[in-house]
Amino acid sequence: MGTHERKEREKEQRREEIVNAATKVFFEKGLQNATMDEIAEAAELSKGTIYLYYKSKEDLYLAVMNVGSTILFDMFDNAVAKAPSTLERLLILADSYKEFFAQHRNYFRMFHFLQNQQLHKQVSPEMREISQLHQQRVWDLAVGILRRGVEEGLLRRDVDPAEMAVVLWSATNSLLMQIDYQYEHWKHSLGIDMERVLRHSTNLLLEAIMTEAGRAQYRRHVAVPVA
Amino acid sequence: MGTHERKEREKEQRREEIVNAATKVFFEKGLQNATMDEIAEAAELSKGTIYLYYKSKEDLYLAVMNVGSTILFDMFDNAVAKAPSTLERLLILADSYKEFFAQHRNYFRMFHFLQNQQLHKQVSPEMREISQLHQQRVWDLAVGILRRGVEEGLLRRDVDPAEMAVVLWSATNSLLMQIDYQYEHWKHSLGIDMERVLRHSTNLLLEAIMTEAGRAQYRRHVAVPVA
Amino acid sequence: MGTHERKEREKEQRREEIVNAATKVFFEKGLQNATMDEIAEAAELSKGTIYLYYKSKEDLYLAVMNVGSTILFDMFDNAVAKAPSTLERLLILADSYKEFFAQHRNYFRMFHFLQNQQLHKQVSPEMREISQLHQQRVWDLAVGILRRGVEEGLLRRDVDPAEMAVVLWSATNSLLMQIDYQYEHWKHSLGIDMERVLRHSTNLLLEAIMTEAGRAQYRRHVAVPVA
Amino acid sequence: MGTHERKEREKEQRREEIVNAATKVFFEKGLQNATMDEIAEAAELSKGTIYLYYKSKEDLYLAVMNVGSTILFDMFDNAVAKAPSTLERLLILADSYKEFFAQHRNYFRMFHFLQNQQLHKQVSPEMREISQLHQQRVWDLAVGILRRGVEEGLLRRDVDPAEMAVVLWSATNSLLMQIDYQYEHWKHSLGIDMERVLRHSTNLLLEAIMTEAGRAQYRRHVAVPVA
DNA sequence: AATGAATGAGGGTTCATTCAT
DNA sequence: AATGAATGAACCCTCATTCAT
Repeated sequence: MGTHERKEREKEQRREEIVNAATKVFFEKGLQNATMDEIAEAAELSKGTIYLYYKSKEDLYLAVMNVGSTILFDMFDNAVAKAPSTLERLLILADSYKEFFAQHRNYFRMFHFLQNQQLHKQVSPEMREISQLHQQRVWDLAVGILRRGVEEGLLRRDVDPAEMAVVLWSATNSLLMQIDYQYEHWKHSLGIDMERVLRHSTNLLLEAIMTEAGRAQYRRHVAVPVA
Repeated sequence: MGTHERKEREKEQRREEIVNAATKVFFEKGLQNATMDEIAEAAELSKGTIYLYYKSKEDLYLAVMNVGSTILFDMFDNAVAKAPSTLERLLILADSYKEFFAQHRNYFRMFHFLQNQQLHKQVSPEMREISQLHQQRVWDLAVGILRRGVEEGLLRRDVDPAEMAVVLWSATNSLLMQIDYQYEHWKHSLGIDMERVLRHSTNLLLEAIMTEAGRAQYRRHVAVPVA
Repeated sequence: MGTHERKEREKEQRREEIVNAATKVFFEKGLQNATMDEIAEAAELSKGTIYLYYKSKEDLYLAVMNVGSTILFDMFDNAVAKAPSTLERLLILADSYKEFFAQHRNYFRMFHFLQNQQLHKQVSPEMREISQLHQQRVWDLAVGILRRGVEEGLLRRDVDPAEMAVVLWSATNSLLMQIDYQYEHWKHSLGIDMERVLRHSTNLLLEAIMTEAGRAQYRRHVAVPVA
Repeated sequence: MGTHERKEREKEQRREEIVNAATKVFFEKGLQNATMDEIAEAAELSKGTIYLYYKSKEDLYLAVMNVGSTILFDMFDNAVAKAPSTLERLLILADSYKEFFAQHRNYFRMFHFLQNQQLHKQVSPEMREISQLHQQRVWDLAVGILRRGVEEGLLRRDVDPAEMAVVLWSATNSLLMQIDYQYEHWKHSLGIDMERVLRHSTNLLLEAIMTEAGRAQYRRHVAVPVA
């Protein structure tokens, strides 16, 4: 019946409202300092109702993160769709990640906050599953492009596309994290401009995984030499 | 007289006992989940006594981290002392970090846990100072070697040694963190051996920052091709 | 519906139960020495529940005091209602305060304990407000009668009714406090019967603020000469 | 021997140093918030040593109060010595108390703080004794003057001098306490100038206990009419 | 006499989660 | 479905006092 469907729709909508409220609170306070009371109040629902839709605070946290993952995926997807060549797709992917960092800093932080926490005990298996699917999707997109780059002879045959993805993502991530919360430290204590470092790091790694042909095409795109 | 000295020694020893007890508890539970009660019990002292030696839980946490920093520095220092050439010193430094990761995983985790936390509010200024000195010492050692590498023509003149250090450390760190808490995930979901990725990443980056001369010398040392 | 009203009633009842439990504990131990554990136990509720109804220990303390204020107001109000003339209302007011002291010694103590404490830091603004209203109500009643006395020519035109109230209340209070906690001291060390002193003090002050007409009427009521 | 005497002197001096340090700390923090650690540090002695000279924190508090009592007595004594007549001695006594309030507010507060506390459990019997002697001395002085006033026909025969003292002291005290911590409240909420009230209260009571002869003499001294 | 290290009981407040309605 | 009252365990830090040296 339509009744059933309407119910389902309303239920889904309610889930979204809760996530939106939680997003606001988690962004402001962080996982530890946010309280279910605050979230319930922000959602204009009772605390009990929140638990009807999400099994725990940590589940809710992951739900918020999944929104972030979706945003990131969409940014990637849109960007890639626009780029005419594999090389450009590759480059625009890297840019998109920096863009995501710039535009959605709070989601970026959530991703990495969770990495260093051993608090995954309260997460329900279902939510963990969903969360991993979201991440997988992003991952597949990136690896796909790299694989294509190898096939087209832009990237080295002797390096596995997935490994390349890990290396690139990993280095970029790490530097973005530093930029996020210790930009001033690097700047003032050591005189290092981390944004410059990030550009260099990306260049170094890209060139390192490229073939001669790839590098040639690459340099036609970017006029910026390594230093 | 000796009386005073003995007292001092005993006091220092007591501080150590407390740090040891705290180390055990923090390793098991993490900063948040460790309680001062547990630490006091592990130290076989009253809770009040702990506060006689350390001003807060966070101070105590930093004290534990300083032990880790010292271990890392000593490993670096010993390693570097053994290496006959700048290139070897550079290589052995990277190896030492991996060794530190392998041997002292818990300290490694503490370092990165603290990065994503802005909970340093209860830290006493003295302890913060000491802690920074420990970190600085390690950093200076690494940058010193890179600088030497540039001077000797092994490393590119156009890249700042401190920046090189950031890039290398950052990429390595990021991968080690993945290895630490998601090794199995990469292995089984994606078939990626992260330790291999780490080796490749290191190689890629090292070669990327080297001069031709450096690379030549480097390849004589490592027989392992990039893939 | 009735459901909502019943809930409200139960909630109000619960608040009362808590105040009653708190009253018992605060009377026995005082603000400092009473613990929320004791209060919770006395109320047969969990500590968390107490905080659901009162925001802090100090709020709860004020809630108890407000009961005291209400009792005092009601005593005043009843007494005044019975008295046929302004003079009698004035006299019965003074008697009522002594009666309050005799019957509700513990509340009396609370009032004066709070005066010497500047510990109102944890008090919620709402509770502070309510508390002040309670006190104001009592005050207005007393000043109203004195004002009436002036208007009727019983009390001196040259003394402000509010000031009279302060003087009378202040002197009475001070002596009652002495009676409360040092009656025996005055009795045995100095042979002074403080209750007699209080009667004299009241007489002296009343006569001092009266007009001739007032004094004449007054003496017709009290047969007790000053000594 | 001189040795013994010197020791005694040193001991007494040490006691004084400790009281001075405690005075400073108690004035700043109050009884509850002052800690023995602070006092020991202020005295430049170890905490253990403090306990060698005073049995408890509360004993020390009383020791500080005794200094206050002595100051008050000396002020009274000096003032009385200067006054040529009994009436003037009586008036100057009242002024001296206000002066004490003005100059030594902290001691004044201590006196009244202790009244409302049931914390006398830790006070040693000896200290309690000493403390009472100090208060007694002040009291005897005041009552002596009043008695003299009765003998000289200034004050009413039908009122006991000790009772008069209680009434006067009690009323004054009570108003001073209000001035101390609620001056602004009376001023702004009710438009009452408590210092004016205090003057009036004193006048009213003095006149009330005087004979005709006394009042005549009194009015020659003060030109200030009751309102 | 003097020290100061050690104690250990305490205490107000928070909050994720549950469950009767 | 929705509520929101109730729970109760948890937790860091304090401090007067003692006592071995």
